[in-house]
Amino acid sequence: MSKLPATLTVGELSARSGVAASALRFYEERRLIAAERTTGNQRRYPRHTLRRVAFIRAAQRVGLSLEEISQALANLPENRTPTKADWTRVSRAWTERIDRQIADLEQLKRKLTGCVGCGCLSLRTCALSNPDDEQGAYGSGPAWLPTPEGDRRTGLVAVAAGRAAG
Amino acid sequence: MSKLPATLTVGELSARSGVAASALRFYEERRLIAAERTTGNQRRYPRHTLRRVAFIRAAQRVGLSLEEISQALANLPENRTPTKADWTRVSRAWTERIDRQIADLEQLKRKLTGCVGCGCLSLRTCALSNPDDEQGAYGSGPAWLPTPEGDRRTGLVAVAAGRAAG
DNA sequence: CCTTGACTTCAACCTAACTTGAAGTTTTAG
DNA sequence: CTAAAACTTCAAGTTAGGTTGAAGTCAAGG
Repeated sequence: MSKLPATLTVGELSARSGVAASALRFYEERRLIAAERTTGNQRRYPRHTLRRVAFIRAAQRVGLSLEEISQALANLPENRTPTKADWTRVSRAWTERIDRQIADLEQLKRKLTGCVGCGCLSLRTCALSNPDDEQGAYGSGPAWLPTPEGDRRTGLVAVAAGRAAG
Repeated sequence: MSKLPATLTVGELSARSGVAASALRFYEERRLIAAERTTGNQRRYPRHTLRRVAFIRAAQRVGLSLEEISQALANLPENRTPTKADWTRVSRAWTERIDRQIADLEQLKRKLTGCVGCGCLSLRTCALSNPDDEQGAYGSGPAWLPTPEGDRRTGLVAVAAGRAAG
């Protein structure tokens, strides 16, 4: 007589994870999670999906895209619960990533202080207004973030604060 | 006999600032910069626009949205070159902002370490997968960044790394 | 004067990560 | 059995910060 149902409906998973049902469907579409179906075609999530969703949200907070999270999940064991070793490995990578972000911000701060000293803010000369020291010609594409972290060449990270004014 | 032309064409401004002409037009549309027009309707930017563009790019690196930059620019003197005092004031605000971002990242890191210790990653219980400790019900809207900085209530910042794979 | 390169506007597209809504189906409580 | 709540799919919209392209106009050199 298990009190825990073997599977969860979207609504239940949503309620327990704090993630909107629409987002869960979106994750499924992107193959980050999967569900069985009832005869009536409704989703039933195995319970370990809860942990998987937690992983996704945590990874997002560290700054990973869903694409990257997808790959990270692929590196974790498919069906068994991740061991402490698995988790340690992942967390080391995440910590490094966070450290890189912090380092970048601190560099930016130093530049900012420097620019106050020199009172500059002149283009090309000023370190602050120049992403890396090379200007222009990012290549094409949307370039929708001001500073490309791009490939992990230099590792300057762009920080975007969302939801301007409610 | 001034060697410096009084105004710049878009092409010139683009070349000297490293910002694409299309972006400059976009900034103009958003009223971050302005241009006079020739009789033939072509843009001619006053030279101080160079500095203004530098300011915009620098502010973006600090993580301000164009909306916020617009307000910051409104706080700066309209037509005179900003004094060192102006610049110091701005830079202090920016530094604080960067510091907040760093603090947030460090908190995230601590949580990450903590989660390794406890091996958890359980929803709601795990600090890492929960943005602030309150879950769900962000309100409506696109919510396209996982963690809302929202109004400056708590100040948790979402870091987004762009341009997944070139 | 004429060609070429630089410029103009405007609309449509791009990314990421979702949300919203319409129209219809399933489950479940009573 | 029925009504309501919960679910289904699918298309279209949202945000920010631009880019791309078409179709046409301006400016400068020869």
